[in-house]
Parts: sequence; C-alpha cells; structure tokens
Amino acid sequence: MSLFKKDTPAEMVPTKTEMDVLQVLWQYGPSTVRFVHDKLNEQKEAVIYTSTLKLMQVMKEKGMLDRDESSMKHVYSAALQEDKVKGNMLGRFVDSMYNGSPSSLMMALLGNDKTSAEELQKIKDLLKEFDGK
Amino acid sequence: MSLFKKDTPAEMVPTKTEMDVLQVLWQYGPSTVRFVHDKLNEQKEAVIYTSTLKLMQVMKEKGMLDRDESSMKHVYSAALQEDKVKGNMLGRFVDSMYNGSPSSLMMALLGNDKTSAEELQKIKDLLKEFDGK
DNA sequence: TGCAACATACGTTTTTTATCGTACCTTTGG
DNA sequence: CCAAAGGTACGATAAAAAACGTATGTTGCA
Repeated sequence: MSLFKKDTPAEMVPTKTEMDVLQVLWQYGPSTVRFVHDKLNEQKEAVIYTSTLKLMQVMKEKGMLDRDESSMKHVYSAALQEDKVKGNMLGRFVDSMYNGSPSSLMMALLGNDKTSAEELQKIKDLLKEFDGK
Repeated sequence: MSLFKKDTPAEMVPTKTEMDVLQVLWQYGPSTVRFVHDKLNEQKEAVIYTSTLKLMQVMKEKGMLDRDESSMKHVYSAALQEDKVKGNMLGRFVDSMYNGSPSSLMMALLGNDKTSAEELQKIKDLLKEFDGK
C-alpha cells in the first residue's frame, strides 16, 4: 500500500450521513461547514453543528473531501466524482438486491409507487434515444 | 406506540448482513440457522456459526423473522415480504442518490458497465410490454 | 477595548452493527 | 449408557457510525 494515498477514492463507500454531505457538495459546489450543516438541517431532524463539523473533518481524513484552509472559514469540496461514487453504489445495490440484474431493478422501479407517469415517460424517451445508437 | 408490535414491519430497514439472511430465506423458504449459515459461507469470508445464530435471533427480536420452535432445530422464516422490503429500499435509494427521480437512476443504469447488452434488451422488452397498458 | 458571535480542534460518548466464546441441552451410534 | 456431534441461549466484546461538549481561536463592532 502506498505511503501517500490511503485508498483508491473511487472505491470508497460513503456511509449514509457521509453521502448526505457529499450530495450537498456535489449540488452546490465547495462550501463551508456552516452551509452544509444548514442545508442538511433543512430536512432531517436537526443535529448539532459540531457533529457536522466533526463528520466533515473525518471525511477529509479519509480522503473523501478536500479542504481549502486559506480563509478561516474552511471551504470543503468533494474529492470524489459524483458519477463514480453513485455508479459504484448502484452496482452494489443491484448486486445485493437484484442479483446483479438491472432489468430486475427496472421491473421493480416500474412497479414502484414512487414512479410517476411523468417519470415513466422520461424513461421511455431515454430508452428510445438509447435505442438509436 | 403499541404494546404488541415494535414497529411496522414494512418500514423496517435491514442492515447489510440482515439483508443477506433475508435473501436466503426468500430464496429457499423457511430454513434452519445451519442452512442459512452454510449458504452465506459459500460466498463471503466465513463467519462463526454462533454469529449467524445470534444475528438471526436478534432479527427475530426485531420482528424481521418468525421462528418455529416446535422442533429442536428451530426453523426461521422471513416475516417481511420480499417485494415490500425491496421496494422500500429501492425508494430510499432513489431518494437519497437520485433525488427521487427513477429516470435518473435509469440513466445511470444504462451507463453502468454492469448493464450488458442482453440486460438492455430485457429492459426494452419490459418497457414495450408496459407501454401496452 | 472587550465582548458577542461564530469558527475550528479534538477527545468523548452513545448507539448500532457485527462477531465471538462459553455454557448447556438433545440426539444418536457404538 | 454415554460420549461425540450438533443444536440453542446469551452475555460479552469489537468495530463502525453518529452525535456531543468543551476548549480555544478570530473577527467585528458597540
């Protein structure tokens, strides 16, 4: 194992709360702890500020986040690519829940209440487009 | 909260290892600890028998499993419906990873290495069929 | 100037998940 | 009969994830 890198970032599997932090950073770009904290607490039951701070510090240690300390208000950014991480998570999800069969997942998706008619249409369009290639 | 039920089973969120146990029970039906344990250890790195036993006992406490104690070799079965649980998990996954948008997930799925041409065809067929309704 | 507001640092604690070891019960073959 | 094989019970521990509290540094403005 290298002395300089702790792990291959792409292979990292964020925990639930870590994922929440990453989502904010991916969506809004580099942000302060305060910003992320506030975003998170808009939804979910509130958590103390220092908890979010600590979480993000630990994530930095793990190499999940980068930190710009030039200003007092440290600015954190995601060190992992959104599509890489999500693709990875999706693969794991499909493997463990649908025997590695994406079409099974699809079927579940179509049967899921959460899938609105509108979403369904989008999916069809997507596939049609994909078909052309 | 009711005195008789700990929770609404459908809303339960199994952990990773709990999911593994459930998968075996769903696939093979009511089984002994020994059977589940062996199935699990065919894959994955081995774990001690009593660990699996304990896990399943805890799951029973949580209401995830039912147990038939009439014989000495207790027979466990899943107390949760496979499609309910997986649908629930899928919903959570879509929410937390794809902003609740199934079509986004679809797109990721199509771009995923794991999705073979064969799987792709299945998906298309599925959608075609679904279209008719 | 000096205090209130707001940052970070970091050890600590709590909670949940995962795993194990030991004690003890039941069945069965020799 | 009784020991070995294989079962359950259950407390304990380890490991991972989540959440806090206290100390302390910085800034700006009354």
